Amino acid sequence: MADPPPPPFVAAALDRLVALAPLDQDDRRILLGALVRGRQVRPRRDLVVEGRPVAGSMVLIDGWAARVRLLADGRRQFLAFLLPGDLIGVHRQRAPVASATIVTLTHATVATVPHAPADSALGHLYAVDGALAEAYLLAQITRLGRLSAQERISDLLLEFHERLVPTGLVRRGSFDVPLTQEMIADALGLTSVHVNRMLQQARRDGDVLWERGRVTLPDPAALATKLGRNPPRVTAAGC
Amino acid sequence: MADPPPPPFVAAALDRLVALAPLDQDDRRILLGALVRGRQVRPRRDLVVEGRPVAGSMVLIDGWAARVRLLADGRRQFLAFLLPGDLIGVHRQRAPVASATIVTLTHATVATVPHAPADSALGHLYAVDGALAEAYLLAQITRLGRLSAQERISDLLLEFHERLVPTGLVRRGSFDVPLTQEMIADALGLTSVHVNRMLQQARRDGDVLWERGRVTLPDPAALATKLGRNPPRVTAAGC
DNA sequence: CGGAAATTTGAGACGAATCAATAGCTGTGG
DNA sequence: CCACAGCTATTGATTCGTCTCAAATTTCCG
Repeated sequence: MADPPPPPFVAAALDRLVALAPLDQDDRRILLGALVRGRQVRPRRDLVVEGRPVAGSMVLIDGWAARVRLLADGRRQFLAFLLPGDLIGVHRQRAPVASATIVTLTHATVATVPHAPADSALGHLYAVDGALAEAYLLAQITRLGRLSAQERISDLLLEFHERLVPTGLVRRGSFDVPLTQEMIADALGLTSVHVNRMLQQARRDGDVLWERGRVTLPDPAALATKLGRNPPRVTAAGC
Repeated sequence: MADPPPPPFVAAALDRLVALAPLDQDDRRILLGALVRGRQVRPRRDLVVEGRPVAGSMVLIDGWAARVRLLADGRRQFLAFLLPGDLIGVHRQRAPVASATIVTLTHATVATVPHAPADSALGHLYAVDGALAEAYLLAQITRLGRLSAQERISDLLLEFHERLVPTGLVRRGSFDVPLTQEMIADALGLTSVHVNRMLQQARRDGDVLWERGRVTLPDPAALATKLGRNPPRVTAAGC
């Protein structure tokens, strides 16, 4: 009667996706069929290159990636981080050209996802993912424009927490963050030296623990209140 | 044979829109029919409110608006500026909720635009507008994260120039910018005092002239080269 | 013309960058 | 299993860019 349980390595991505929009059995089967055909990608590989035509849509199943922009003089800006279950290269316009490079930050698994008409359930899921991704871009702008270094770091970690919860990768406020302090710096418009100092202060304040790639937020809700942060909502229904 | 020329006050918006994607006579007529039904809006009026359901899609025909986010303690961040011909409130997901407030900065004219299927020419135009808007969000992130105050200002003015050219509102490097220095500051993560000082320096450097609401870039191409700036492209075809 | 808003100027304080050096960690090959 | 190379994290001293506060001036608008 019921479908067999999905292989464990796709669970995080699948859980995140189905939380975005309701899917019937057929759609879930289509999605799962795509997910189990993932391919491995090494760290630091470009999944999409700025200025080049976008081949098709993908989903990040495992590992982290980032949208990044490089300036002529070597400065680097991470525009957004991609976590398991995030979609890559979904576009509506014809002959789409990538507006930013997407690079894997860790060993990653990605799979191609099928094109879906806008009025289908899967199409709606893509739309919600796109709207959420945009909402996080807006959050990133606010972080960079109007938050202090201290606030930027806490806010970003809260975002990771918030986005990882639907994947099931958070255990009592703890989750893996496979980023160096330099990557955090390049996302937050800071230097790695300053990120290091601010992280130490956050630890002293009891807001954040970060040991060997694993972050713990002892009280995410309290931290969110302290920052005045509230999660983005993009539809009147769930999510 | 040919259609009558559009009323002059819609020309800027119409020109910008038709430059985004090819439209046949019927589509142009539909678009024009929407544009001539514009309504006037006073400055500082909310067109869309963050967290509230989005009614329908609109186009900004005349005047400027901005996507803005307000922090609990009064800090303000402009996320993006909306110029004549820019679309407002186009969403793909069902029951969309606004991810940011949109407020008029000047006296403005807006019109409702019809919903269009994703595979229609008008739908493609909406898609290209959406992709371009996202590309400008990415540009904003890079500005805030990795450019100096000086560079941010020049880069933003270059963006205005670039976006206004298709509207025909630029005459020999000159165009109206109905923004106060404080608004520029709230967009660029600076204070109005510092914006003032940096603008004076840009004037001394001969890069920018700004008098009584009108900006002149004596040599936009040279300034773009100096900053290493290149305009976003979102489709393999035009634009 | 008058009042409010916007711009301009100055002095000083503060946050974050820079430069530089050390220590820790990770993986690799001998 | 150890030694080494190359990142990554940490610390300190100093500089620089931008903010803050405050006041004067100019511009805009009714």
